[in-house]
Formats: sequence, C-alpha cells, structure tokens
Amino acid sequence: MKSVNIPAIAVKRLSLYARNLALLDQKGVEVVSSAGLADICGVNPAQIRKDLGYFGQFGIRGVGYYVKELLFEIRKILGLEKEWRLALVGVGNLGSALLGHAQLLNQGYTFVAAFETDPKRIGMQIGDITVAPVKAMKRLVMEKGVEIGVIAVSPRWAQQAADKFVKAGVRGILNFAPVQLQCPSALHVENVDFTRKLDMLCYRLTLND
Amino acid sequence: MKSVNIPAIAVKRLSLYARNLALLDQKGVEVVSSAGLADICGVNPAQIRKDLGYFGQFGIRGVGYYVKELLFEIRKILGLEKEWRLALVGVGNLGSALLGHAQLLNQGYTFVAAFETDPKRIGMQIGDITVAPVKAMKRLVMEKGVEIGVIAVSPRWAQQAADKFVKAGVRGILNFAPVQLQCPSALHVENVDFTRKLDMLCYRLTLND
DNA sequence: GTATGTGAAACCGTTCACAGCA
DNA sequence: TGCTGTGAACGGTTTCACATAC
Repeated sequence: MKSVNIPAIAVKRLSLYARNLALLDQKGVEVVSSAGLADICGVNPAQIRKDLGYFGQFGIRGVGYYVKELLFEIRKILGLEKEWRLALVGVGNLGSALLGHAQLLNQGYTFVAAFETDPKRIGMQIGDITVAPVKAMKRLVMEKGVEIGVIAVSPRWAQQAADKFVKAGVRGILNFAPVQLQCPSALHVENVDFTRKLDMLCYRLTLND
Repeated sequence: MKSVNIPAIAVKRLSLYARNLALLDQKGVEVVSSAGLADICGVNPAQIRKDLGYFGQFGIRGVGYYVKELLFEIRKILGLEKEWRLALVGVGNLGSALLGHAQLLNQGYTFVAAFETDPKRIGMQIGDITVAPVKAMKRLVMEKGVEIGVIAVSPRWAQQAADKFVKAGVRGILNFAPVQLQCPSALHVENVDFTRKLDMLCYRLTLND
C-alpha cells in the first residue's frame, strides 16, 4: 500500500467497482480489462488503474484483472471481509426499510439492535431484532459489539441520537437525517442526504427551461 | 448570473446553505457573515462567497448577508420557488418513508402519484395518494404533471422502473436503488446510494485498527 | 473598522501517454 | 501484441489576500 494520501473519492469508487465486479462474477465473467470495467461503471479506464494503484498491483499486463480475485482484494481493502455489526435508532418507515435491506444489498452488514423512544414501537419484533428503548442503548451496544450506529430519526432528534451513540461507544455513524451532526473528531460520520440531491435535480431542470 | 461554467459541487453547497439559513431564520437571526454561515455549514468562508459569486452579489460589505433575503435568493437560484410534482415507484418501507418525509423536509416538493406492481399494494391509500398500478404510469404522469420520478424499488427492477418513467415523460429521476441506470442523456438522474457510504465508513474504521 | 467580492496562487484529482511486462 | 502501472500534463476547485464598499 502506498504511503501517499489516498483521496476519499477514490475509495468511494472502489465500492462502485466492487458492486459491478460482483455482477460480472454472477454472470460468469472471469477476466475484465480496466476499459471493460470502466465502461460498466461509467468512469475513465485510467481512473480505475490509478485508484487500484493506490493499494497495489492487481492486474496482469496484456490481460486485465481476474474478476473474482480483484473483487476479493477490493473487499479486503474496504474492510468488508469481516462482519460489521450495526445498530439502528428510529424504527419508522425508513428505519424498517433499512433493517430489511442492508444485509441483502451488501454482504457483511448485520443489524443487531434497534432503538426507539416511542413506547408504541418498543418491544416490536422485526426479524431477529426486538426494538429496545433508547435508554438501553449503552448496555446493548456494548453487549452486542455494535460498531456503527445508523440514525433514521427526524432531523429534530438526530443530534441527540448521535450523542447517545457516541456515549454508547460506537466508532462510526451513518446519518440519514438532513442535519450537520456535531461529533467528536475521532468518530467517523457519513451523511446520506437525498434532499440535497433533489435540490440539485431541480436546479438542473430549471436551467433547461 | 455569470456566464462561466458553474461547478455542480457549488450548486450542491447552495442547498446546504439554504438549509442552514432556514434554521437561522427560525431562530430569529437576521444577518449572518460568510464566516458565521461557514462555521455552521463546516466549510471555508471564501468558499461561500465564491459560490454565491457565480450567481450575483447578495451581501453588504462590512455587514454580511440578510438571512431571509439570501435564503430567498438561493431558493430562486435552485428553482425551489415553484412546487415540484413527484411520482414514486415502489411503495415498500423506503417508498412509504419518502411519501411521508419529502414534503415535510423541504417545502416545494409534493408526491402526486405512487406506483406498484404488487397487487396487494395497489389501491392502498397513503395520505392523499392512491397507489396505482405501474401500467397507469404514463397516463397519470401526464394527467398530474409529474416532473420528477423517484425510484424506490429493488435493484432488480430499478432499470425497468426508469424506462417506464422515461416513456411516461418525466424530466428527472431520483434513484434510491444501488445500480447505474441507463437513461437518455437529456434526462437528469441523481443517485442516492447509502451502501457506498457504508463501505466508506468501514474503510475508515478499518484504517484505524 | 469590517466583511464582501474576486483575481491570483495553491492544491487536488483526472486524464494522457508511454514505459514495462505478460 | 495488448493491457497494466505510473510519471507528467492538464483542468478544476479551494483557499488566500486584498481592493472595494458600506
């Protein structure tokens, strides 16, 4: 692995490559060139080679990349070899969707706990998980070895949810609420914010008028 | 408005500024400096001034920006003065969450139709909307003047959903399925992909080990 | 005095082009 | 020959620094 600083955006693309390599593998494709993969992913072939170059040499000159092997290597780089334990706070429609989806979409992720403040929802059984009160967060996060907290509450309560996750000892947060969370810098936060994407769409549609 | 090419990333930040200006406005703050807003948004003050500079001059030297006025101007730039009519395909948990959330989160967006293939869901009433069969998409999109299609189906069916939206005549698509959609280049597509965000989180957590 | 607006500089990421190797 | 791996060139974005205006 190179010692230069690896751009976050390159890592993000690795995830894209992994997804499309998995699709190629499912189709029985054994070898792919950077040009072939680039075509599928909608990026420049040199981009792929450069992105991979940050982490090592995975191809064979004159041939390309073995699909299974490259997929394995990228998953190793991303840290997806192990199982990641997630906890959810906010078991509304969005939260329920996440409980149902995440493990299907990407092997390696498992929700092991879900939290709510709404008494009507506490105790509900969703798959393997019993919805617990937020008060039990610290205990359950420790007991179940939760590493990543997922926030799917309304913007109004997102900061409090984040604070509770921090106190409970999670190392990373995936935040679906459209707010800037204030968190200790050691904590890793990723925001999923579709309202900004919608706004961009409107801007581009408005330009075309 | 300047005639130079405006970077998409600058437009995306306008949306962030708008959200935080709205919060300031709610708190009764009347004037804010680029430094003050930058602090809240987590960006560099010069960045804000430059971003705004693409579109005009909205501040007063020595003073700052009037919150209400700047918010209004940004919303105008983004095309958020009008009401945008959305249609949803895929009324699962995620779709239901969107039907309930989007209009709350950001004034200006309204879902006017929802589509499904699952016969069990067709006919369901969710708020003002009756879930319609996908077959009725073309007719309803025209009748209701839908401009943006929102895809919340499984990856397996996302491309078909997109094709149907295109045929029905939507101008933009907000896609929640983790797949690259193949669409006519005239169409505007934005992807919301939390699996890649999760992968990034894992990479960063793995680095810290 | 203070904060905006904006050229210029610094920085970063992408793409090119070709050496190196199967 | 064909495709990877990578230094170099390019283009775009961010930040600086200061003239300008209130």
